Amino acid sequence: MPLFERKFDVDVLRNYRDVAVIKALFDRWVLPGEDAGPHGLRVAVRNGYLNFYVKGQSVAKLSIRSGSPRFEVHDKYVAGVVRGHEDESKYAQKYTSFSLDHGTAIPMMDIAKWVHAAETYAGDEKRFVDDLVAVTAGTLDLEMALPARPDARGRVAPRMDLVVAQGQDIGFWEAKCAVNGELRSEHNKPAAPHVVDQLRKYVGWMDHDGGPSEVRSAYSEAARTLLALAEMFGKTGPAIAAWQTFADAGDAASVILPPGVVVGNYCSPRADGVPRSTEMERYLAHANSFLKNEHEARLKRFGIKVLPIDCKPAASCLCILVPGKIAEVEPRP
DNA sequence: GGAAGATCCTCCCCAAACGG
DNA sequence: CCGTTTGGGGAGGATCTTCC
Repeated sequence: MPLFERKFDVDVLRNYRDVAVIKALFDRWVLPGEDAGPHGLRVAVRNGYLNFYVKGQSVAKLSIRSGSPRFEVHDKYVAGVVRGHEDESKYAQKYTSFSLDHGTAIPMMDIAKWVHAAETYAGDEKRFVDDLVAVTAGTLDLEMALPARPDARGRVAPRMDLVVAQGQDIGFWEAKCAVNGELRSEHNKPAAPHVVDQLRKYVGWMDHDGGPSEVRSAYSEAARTLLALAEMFGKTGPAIAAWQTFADAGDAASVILPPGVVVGNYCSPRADGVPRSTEMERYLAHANSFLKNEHEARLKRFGIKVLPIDCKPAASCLCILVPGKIAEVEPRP
């Protein structure tokens, strides 16, 4: 059995496509390549379940258990507790399950309440990722987590923010906000910025026999699943062609490494509409010092593609990644 | 013994404190 | 002002427990 898989039982879900809560959830689904607005959802295929995100924040997981759909939702969202509410900590790390068993009453589920509550917990980086998805029709996955290899110590799940079909191939992007210190380290010291180590873990995981081919076939299956779901719920848009091109490529697809780093030099608005001018000034200052203090130059010297984004993109902005290597030792000018 | 549930652990993001 | 450190919580795979 492969370590890394992407799959979901679409055929069982088909029997429930007209159930109100299922419809309500998928009504909010907005395919990559289109703006999701304040409360539109993205769908990611995981290993046996789907995850729904609003602005990159997980709203609900949908799995098939004993032949029926089952939701798992954070208690905060079920209760409609928004960020900053005094009861917030009471709900930490707690989840509720809802089953749509045959013959039993459909439990009370207020999807709008879940989504509105979850939106308030989305951080700036997750919002930035959703802005990228809105202009990247080939998006295959968000928050991709790699399973531990059997020989690895500890329970590890390193993550990459975006998985993108670029034509026939798969590219990976790590998104970071300009204010994130992981993009930086003092340029006259040997220690590389943390993000370099993060990318190295990814490349290291892939650098095993079967790694890239497992990832390729997992995402072929994810693309087929997304296409089937899109058809089932009547979704159209540029993602369909992008997914189809990738799915049709099959074994011809390549896994492109290393991942690129996309830097958000702005902060995306929240649904509450509160202006974020003080944060924006902070972002601007960091964007400037990122260049002035050679942090960008350092990442490039390591062989990493760095793509700064200065404001919410209106059109496709992620470039085609090409194969490369991360330098073991930073080449100094 | 296998599947489902519950809990654990690590990675990652974020904000605030800290120190040069 | 700039970069590092620290601690909390979400996400999700890993692992242990329960149950049939």
